[in-house]
Amino acid sequence: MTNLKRSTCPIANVLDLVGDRWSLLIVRDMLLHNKHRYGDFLAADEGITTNILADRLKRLEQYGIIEKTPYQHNPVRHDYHLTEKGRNLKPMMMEMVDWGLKYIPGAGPR
Amino acid sequence: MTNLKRSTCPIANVLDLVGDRWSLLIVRDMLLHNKHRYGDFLAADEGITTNILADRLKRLEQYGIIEKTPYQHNPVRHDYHLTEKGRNLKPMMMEMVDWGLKYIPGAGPR
DNA sequence: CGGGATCCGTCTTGATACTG
DNA sequence: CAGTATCAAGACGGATCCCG
Repeated sequence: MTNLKRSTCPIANVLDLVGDRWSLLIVRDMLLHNKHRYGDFLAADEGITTNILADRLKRLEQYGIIEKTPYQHNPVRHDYHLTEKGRNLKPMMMEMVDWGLKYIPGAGPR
Repeated sequence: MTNLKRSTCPIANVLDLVGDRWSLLIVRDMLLHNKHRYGDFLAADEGITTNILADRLKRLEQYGIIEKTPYQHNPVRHDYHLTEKGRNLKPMMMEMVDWGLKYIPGAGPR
């Protein structure tokens, strides 16, 4: 995954930020499943591994899609929350849900 | 990119099909730019390479998102078109455009 | 000549072990 | 339990080759 802008096309730009197999699943967990902690994301059905999760959280934060706030010190622990930018991914994700439910056999709630 | 279903979550399922940096750009070219031939896709701004393009066309066809029809024989040449399944990705892609235009500086038409 | 396959170096992914 | 280090396996990207 690159950080460079490939073009000025907004679709390409969006794919540069979240066009991988994991980022939007983390957003989904925060947006639809009220999950906000590292262990919550690790426990999702898809089984993301720790190195990928840590990397994606870092990237999403850099992109301004999520932000972290400490809820405990020594050792420090964070809650991860969507920013407004992140929350506004919801319409796009709901269209993904609609399309998936309609066209992918076996896709379904929970 | 894997072919396996990671879960029954429709968002994860969609990402399994088109959650990479190139597939949706090919769909975009067909859907919004009236491009239907191999060379058209190669000429897009983002500069996809031939091996990736050939692979993605194959996958999108397997997934029933596009289909190819010959427009010439000896040597055989194809037009690539979206199926109904592929065309119905439009609402999702329009949401991507809206979000990209709103939140990614420098994103813009053409 | 244009579609697309192949080869190869590099970067990314994903599993697992490890650290605080 | 959150996050890092390590390393093998695979995907990517570039160049070139092949075939009609």
